[in-house]
Amino acid sequence: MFSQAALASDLATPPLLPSFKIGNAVNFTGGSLFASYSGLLGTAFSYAKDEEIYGDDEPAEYVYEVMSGAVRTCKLLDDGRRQIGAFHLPGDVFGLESGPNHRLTADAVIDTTVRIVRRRSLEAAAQNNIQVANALWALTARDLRHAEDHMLLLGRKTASERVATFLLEMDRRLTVAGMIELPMCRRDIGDYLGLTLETISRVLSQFQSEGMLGLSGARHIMLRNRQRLRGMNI
Amino acid sequence: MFSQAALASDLATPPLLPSFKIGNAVNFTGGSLFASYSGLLGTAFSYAKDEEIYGDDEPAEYVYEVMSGAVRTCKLLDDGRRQIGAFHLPGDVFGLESGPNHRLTADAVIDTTVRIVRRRSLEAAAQNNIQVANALWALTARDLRHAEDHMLLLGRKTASERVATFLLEMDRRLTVAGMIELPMCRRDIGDYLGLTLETISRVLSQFQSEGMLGLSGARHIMLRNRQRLRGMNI
DNA sequence: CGGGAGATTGAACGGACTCAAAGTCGGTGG
DNA sequence: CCACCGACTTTGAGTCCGTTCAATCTCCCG
Repeated sequence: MFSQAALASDLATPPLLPSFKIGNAVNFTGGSLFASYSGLLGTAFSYAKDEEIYGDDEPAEYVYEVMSGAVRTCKLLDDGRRQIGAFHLPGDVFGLESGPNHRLTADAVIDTTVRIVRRRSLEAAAQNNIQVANALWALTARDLRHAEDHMLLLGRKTASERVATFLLEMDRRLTVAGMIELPMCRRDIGDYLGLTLETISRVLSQFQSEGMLGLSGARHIMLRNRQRLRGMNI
Repeated sequence: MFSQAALASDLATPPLLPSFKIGNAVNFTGGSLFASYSGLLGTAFSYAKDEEIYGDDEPAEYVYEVMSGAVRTCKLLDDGRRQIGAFHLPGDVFGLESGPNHRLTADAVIDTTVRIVRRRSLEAAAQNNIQVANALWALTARDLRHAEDHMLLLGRKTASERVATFLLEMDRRLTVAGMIELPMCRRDIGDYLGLTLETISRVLSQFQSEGMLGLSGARHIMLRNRQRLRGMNI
């Protein structure tokens, strides 16, 4: 990561992001997925809001675990259309590939700190320890399950159903004190759900007017009727 | 598979499929993915058109390789909406899970023969041979890559782009003598692409009128302008 | 041949999009 | 501490792509 990020900002002058401090590397020794699976410790690393962590088709040299913040992994069409495949929140591992290259772009939704481990180190550990190998497989299988659920959403659910599913997912994954604090904007939600930002806004307003949720600011949501949301979630 | 299928048809009387001969088990010794990875031989097994191979949430006891025919794996909503996640064609492995249960329903698109291997056997082989473990991981990773591409299609592509992508995928996977011979009907294609069967038919007719392909019968397609299709594929 | 499932085509509808304007909020600097 | 700025959000109006509903057609298979 160090070498790649440095290379990118020093030589290649990334077109989208003018110049960012490439954080802040610190050895980190807390208990993580990585550590518990493989005995490996990661190095902490920080990215500013909207900074790219890795690009589509780049060699997959590192595996990442979100410590704080949020990451989106997405595919882009050259006319600007974007599909976000997943949001990665604190505790989530992302960027793990079985093949040589990344298949999606990853970037920080807000200021984010990750812990990185060399993919080679993980694979070396897997050679000697079948449990590590199983853990890597399980991580990929988990992503696949999410993708399968998301294909159903994108292919067959209505706008209201998509937003209901999204709210319940976020409720499960990042509720603190009964409140969802969204790290992402309406456009991100739209690109995740295959809708426009205006549609997201309209559906949330409708849900609020029907008493299904409370909005305080655009990013703070309190669910008031999970049962009805689950009914729309199908 | 034997016990489950027998159980299903003898005791539980599956509601959708009145009564099918549960084929025709034969030891098969040809070279397969299974054999080359693990030294295991599979048992051949046949399913009639539209017969269910396994159901959503069932224990994942077997792994399957298509020998002939075609299989669809899909998710269903209780009001009948369906999203097909993938078509599995001769040579493809499907039904491999890392967790305990299947996450999709699998059924035969047309009369189909598969080779099955106990999942326990594969996992036992993986315990002793890291290459088998890697092969299992690679199979799941391959499915994930397909799902990621398909999310982009379902979330962000137009009807014409979806059909173009589908045609190029089928061209790559099942063209014989320059001709695509589709095993699936228009409804299956629609449920794969997140569209209606009418839209599929309209787009194919439009492509034909523009000279991009030739149709002989609904199931035989000859691509006449792959370059333009690739342009729509993005 | 004839029956019937599957495919095509047409017409009208509607849900989500596009374009546009106004409103809100959080962050920054005076 | 408050005012302001700009990014983000909300809301409205009109449009359009894909759906729905319906009728006809094709072709595969007996």
